[in-house]
Amino acid sequence: MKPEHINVPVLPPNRHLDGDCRAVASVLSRVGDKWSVLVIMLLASGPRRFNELKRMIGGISQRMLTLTLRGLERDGLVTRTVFPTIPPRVDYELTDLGRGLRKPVEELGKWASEHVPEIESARERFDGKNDR
Amino acid sequence: MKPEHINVPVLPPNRHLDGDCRAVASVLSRVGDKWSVLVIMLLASGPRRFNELKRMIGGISQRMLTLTLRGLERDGLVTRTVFPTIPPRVDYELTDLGRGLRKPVEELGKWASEHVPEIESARERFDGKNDR
DNA sequence: CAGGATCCACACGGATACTG
DNA sequence: CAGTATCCGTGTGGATCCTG
Repeated sequence: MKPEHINVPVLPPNRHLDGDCRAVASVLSRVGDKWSVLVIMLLASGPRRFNELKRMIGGISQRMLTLTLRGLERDGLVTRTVFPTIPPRVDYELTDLGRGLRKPVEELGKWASEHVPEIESARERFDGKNDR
Repeated sequence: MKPEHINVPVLPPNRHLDGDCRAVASVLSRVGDKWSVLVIMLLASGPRRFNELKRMIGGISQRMLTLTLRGLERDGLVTRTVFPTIPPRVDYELTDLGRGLRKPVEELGKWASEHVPEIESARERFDGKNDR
């Protein structure tokens, strides 16, 4: 019953690379999927309900939101709390582990937003040279 | 002729999220693919040749190495220098932009290697609960 | 040596319909 | 409301063969 979407690619054994590289790759493939970071950053401001997240993200299907949240929950980054009310209510919240991840992700985000222009112009130069 | 592998998912317009989130997502999907980080970290120690990288990584096909390097080159993170000798020789090297990315990636890597045990035990707990 | 070209499998992700 | 189930297209990545 393992969610389909959580398979962190297990790299083949390779003594040329130390374990750290694999750890990085593993975390990045969790965090680097299409939605996880957005969810993490949205949960940074406090617990959220399912449809609340769905509305905030806007472009996500409930299937993908479910899978993303399951993946994060499985990795211990997010908790899922069910209130047995009618209608049902489920809160998602970052764990301490998840909150710890926030900082390095934001670092990367800072770097990203500072360098998007450079990257985009690099892309245009590259594409201009290669399909014309 | 754009490489197939560089399509950063363009999220649908959404005024609930600021541009930073998208930038993060964009960079993460570049850096979060299966091989980019490993290549970046290997290039951190200096320029490398194609097959040298291939050997160091070990589990990668030349197809994927090519696509990964093209993607990084397209984004201006890596330079590709061809020496017109026989046999041919091509060096890949981080650009200043690429070297700048090294730091935040290593931050994330540090976080990763520090927390793999927690994550893995969280996974085991989760899987234990759900398929039994 | 450094790739380009092809073929193929499967994982990822979207849309829709249904449920407790 | 918060999901689950199903169907289905596409993207991602591996293997193999070929070339300047």
